[in-house]
Amino acid sequence: MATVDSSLVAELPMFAGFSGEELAEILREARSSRYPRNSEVFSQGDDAHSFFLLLHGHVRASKTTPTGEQVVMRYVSPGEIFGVAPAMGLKQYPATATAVDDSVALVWPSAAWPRLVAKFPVLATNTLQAVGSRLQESFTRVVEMSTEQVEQRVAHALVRLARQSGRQVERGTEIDFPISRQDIAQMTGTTLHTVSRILSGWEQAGLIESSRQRIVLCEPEKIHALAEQASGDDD
Amino acid sequence: MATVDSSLVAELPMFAGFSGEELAEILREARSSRYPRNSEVFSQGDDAHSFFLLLHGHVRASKTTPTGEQVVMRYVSPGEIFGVAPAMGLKQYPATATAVDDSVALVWPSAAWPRLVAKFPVLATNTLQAVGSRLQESFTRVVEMSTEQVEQRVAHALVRLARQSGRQVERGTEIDFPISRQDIAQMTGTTLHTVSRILSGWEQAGLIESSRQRIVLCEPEKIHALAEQASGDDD
DNA sequence: GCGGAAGTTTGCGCTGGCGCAACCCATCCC
DNA sequence: GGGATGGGTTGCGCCAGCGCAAACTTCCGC
Repeated sequence: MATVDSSLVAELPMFAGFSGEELAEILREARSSRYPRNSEVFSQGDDAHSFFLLLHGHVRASKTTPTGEQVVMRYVSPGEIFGVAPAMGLKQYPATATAVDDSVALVWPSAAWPRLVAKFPVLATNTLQAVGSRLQESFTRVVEMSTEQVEQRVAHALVRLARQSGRQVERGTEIDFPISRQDIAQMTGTTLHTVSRILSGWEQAGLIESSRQRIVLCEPEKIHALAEQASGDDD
Repeated sequence: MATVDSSLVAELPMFAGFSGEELAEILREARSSRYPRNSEVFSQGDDAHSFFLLLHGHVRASKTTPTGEQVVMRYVSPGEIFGVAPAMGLKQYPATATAVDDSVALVWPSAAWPRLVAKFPVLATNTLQAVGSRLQESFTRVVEMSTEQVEQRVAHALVRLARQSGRQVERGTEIDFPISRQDIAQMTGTTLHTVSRILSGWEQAGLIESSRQRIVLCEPEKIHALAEQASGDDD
């Protein structure tokens, strides 16, 4: 079934250094699967039966604490791998993956991983780089949570979302999938109330425009400035 | 040079699945180097010329923000690799590594990495697992910073340090390297003042015993209980 | 078109823990 | 032994942002 447009997939950093032939062999082991909006791809604690490559849509990875709070770890964009627990030697998924938009992903059974890596060692190297850059992102997040105030963190989150999944629209850059105040709160370690207040403020200042689960950055540079250092820089 | 006691090194998860012969070949490319207490192994932003395996001592990895604040990312224990930026495709070190104790490490030049991986692909797989588990730790930290109060985070940090580098002493479990209030503050996203207050409180309650850069956990279970859920659970 | 559910906004009071400042104590070095 | 340096402790005032509560809006299913 995975007669996927391998032309597109071939461009991904994940598959850098593979011939068309090799790529085809790898893709042959995958099937592609649809995930309607708000459906779960997998759930934290599930047996890690598969790993994924997102083709269309957006997937949110979030962790639930023992006390039931949710924390959003990242949003996956098309072209990225996710659910790579098997490659890292984990037996269960450490987070829950939810499609926030109608999504399509390539799905490999976990059992395929050792086989593929044995045959194509560079796959491990590429995955290592992907995981490495995710580690850097996570470190950045720890640093932000340790040293920045809430407003600054929210600014950082929006800048990142816009860069990763921004779409140019009439009035600026729109975040290309439905995202609630609650989601942003769970990305920045605050409450939806505080996020709402902050966004209201920015909207009044003309920095953004927002409605239900939708945010447009009208003045990306100003948001960026807010992210870079809290006080002192507004004109 | 590195006629290191390969018997010891051979036990490490990093080198799982290697024959003595192969291991020797890998070790032959490394030299071992001493780092006296408080010396820097490498500095954030430095050209990533080498990667390391810690043999003795303890190394602190920390990041400095543009505004000059420091955040401690992790403490490296003997047997762990660190400074693996080259393997993740980074040109510069993303953090500063400081020996907090007199330390000894194996040092490979970055140039050796592609060569070694080409010859021993399983090296990439093992590194992927090491980096993967570090990613999990980092995620855990983000979750903690998002959902827990300071006291709980400090408790978590101590529990982790004790597990990772605890040494049994007369009165309990001692953290096996010099660590200041400031360090703990930079691990948990708070100030040394608040850490000092918390530790004072615990000391009065008999949970710990501490002095200059030294902490002994006398009642590990109680600290653990504090870490797991803030209010309601003490016997 | 009419509920109802889900997301958002806003007001208000309270508090965890930060910032500042002063002081104490141990270690090290001359 | 005396000064200096680098931790550590503690008191006090303040405020960012949380928690709670209530109202509003948009969307959706029936």
